[in-house]
Amino acid sequence: MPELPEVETIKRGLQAYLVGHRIDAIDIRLSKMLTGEKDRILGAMITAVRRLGKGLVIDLDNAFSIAIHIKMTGQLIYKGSKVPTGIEVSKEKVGRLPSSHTHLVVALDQGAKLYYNDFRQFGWIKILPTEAVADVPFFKALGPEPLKDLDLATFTKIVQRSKGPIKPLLMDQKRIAGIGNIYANDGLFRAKIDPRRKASSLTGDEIQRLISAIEEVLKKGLEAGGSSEWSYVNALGQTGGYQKLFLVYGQAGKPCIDCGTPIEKIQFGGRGTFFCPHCQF
DNA sequence: CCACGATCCTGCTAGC
DNA sequence: TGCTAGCAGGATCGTG
Repeated sequence: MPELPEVETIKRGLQAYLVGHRIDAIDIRLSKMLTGEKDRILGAMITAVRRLGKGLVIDLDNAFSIAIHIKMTGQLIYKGSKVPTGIEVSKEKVGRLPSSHTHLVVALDQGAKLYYNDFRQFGWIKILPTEAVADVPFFKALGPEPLKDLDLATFTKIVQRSKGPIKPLLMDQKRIAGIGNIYANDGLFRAKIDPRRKASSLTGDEIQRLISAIEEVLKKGLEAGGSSEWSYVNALGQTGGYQKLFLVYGQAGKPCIDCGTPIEKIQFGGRGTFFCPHCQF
């Protein structure tokens, strides 16, 4: 499930390869994925790629933008002459392009293409004026960005104001942007906090540990180029490596890396929740 | 207003 | 072996 590190990795790739390209044509293969008029962006040049939480925005030179949320299984893959030689898309995660899961193909100049794949079809793509991007409900409601504008004072306020448990709070995009199930689980483990703890019961020391732990796991995820446990690949179709570094996510029954106690998996807040029953309390 | 469940979707897997 | 039920889950919508 793409979260901040995965989407940021995609963003950096798209920024490097898409900027300067002109949009020549758009092939919509599954119409429900896209809203807005595709004609508005034909002939426009890509000027920037931004990430807002787990969302992406491709800005154009005609005051229009393409806003994208890849949700669980979306992939954005660039193919073109800018790709360094020897780099190939993952056969396992992507395969031949376009595939039966390719819902949008953007034809760029110089024969380059941008493919949108999404086998679960949960994602969305919106064509809209750049100035309207901030009013998209998902973007408008986003909380502060970790690694950017989430300082200890802000985080403390968010945690202490909350009535519910800490893990769903971390995953609530309205309160903190970009964190999903993987990095919430691993961050809570790193901070040695039980995911079921009432957020407002955390001590100042625990809040401090938690923000540091979240920053640490997000940075580790970024360094590893994201986690490809599921269908995530970067903008060139390559897998990431953080799935090899999971602390507790997906590790049910395996020994805790700190104490050896088997990692437990429970359903909590409607999500698979992994923790060490000995280290986290 | 908040908490919680259902919903969207399909590939994989556990279990009979 | 072959089928199916269940699971994975981000964000949104509806219900209590």
